[in-house]
Amino acid sequence: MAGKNLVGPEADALDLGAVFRALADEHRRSVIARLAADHSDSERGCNSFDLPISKQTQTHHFRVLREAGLVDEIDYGNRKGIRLRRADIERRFPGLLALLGAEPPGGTAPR
Amino acid sequence: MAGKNLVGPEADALDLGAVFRALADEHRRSVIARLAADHSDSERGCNSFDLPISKQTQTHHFRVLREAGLVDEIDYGNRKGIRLRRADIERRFPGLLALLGAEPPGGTAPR
DNA sequence: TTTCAGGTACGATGCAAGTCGTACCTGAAG
DNA sequence: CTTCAGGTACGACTTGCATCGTACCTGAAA
Repeated sequence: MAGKNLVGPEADALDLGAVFRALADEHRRSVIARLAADHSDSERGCNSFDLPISKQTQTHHFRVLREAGLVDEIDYGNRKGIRLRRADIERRFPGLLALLGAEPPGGTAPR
Repeated sequence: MAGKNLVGPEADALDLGAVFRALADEHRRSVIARLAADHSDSERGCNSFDLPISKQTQTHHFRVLREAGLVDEIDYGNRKGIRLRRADIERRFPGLLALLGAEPPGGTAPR
């Protein structure tokens, strides 16, 4: 019931390469951009992003985001929530999240 | 003798996805980090970075950096120079270059 | 002109990554 | 218990990408 918090890297261990690799994908970047735009930093359901990809692929992307240290994932068994690790990101890479707002809302048109 | 300036995207056309993809690679990130650390922004020889990779691969990486809009490449025929597009980058993605300094000098150990 | 070092072009290779199909698990609601 | 939707595990496929080998180009210097 409580939900298990899946493990990610410590705040000090955030790797810029992994972060850039995670944010290089349009889908993952749009997720982080939307989380960053909501300053309440509340937990959010994993299927509330309307990503135009299959469930399995979404699982993959959320895992990459967690392993890069950008989000916490909370596992409730039959559903899952994620929360932006804003404080950790801002401490280690100040200004990074603000950059995501420099993109048009819909993101760059896919090739 | 003058050197031809190879083409890259306009300042307004810088794409965050392409930039993140370019900076996801350790070698390219180390090049940009070193350029960003030198505030004189002078032109620099392409083989002054001591990258532990072949000539052909270096050609590839510098092309990626240019196509992402991060550097200008000046072709002199039998040698080449690059220059950081600091103003364009700062205008479009303020604070991005500062993030590269948040990494230890040697960068993360290569896999 | 010949030599030479820096750079490019093209192709091949190996590996990482995005995507999905099938099967299965999990907890909540009937 | 049964049903059902959200999520995962595993595997396959495809694409992208970092890397290098071979061959060639370019300009400077001997």
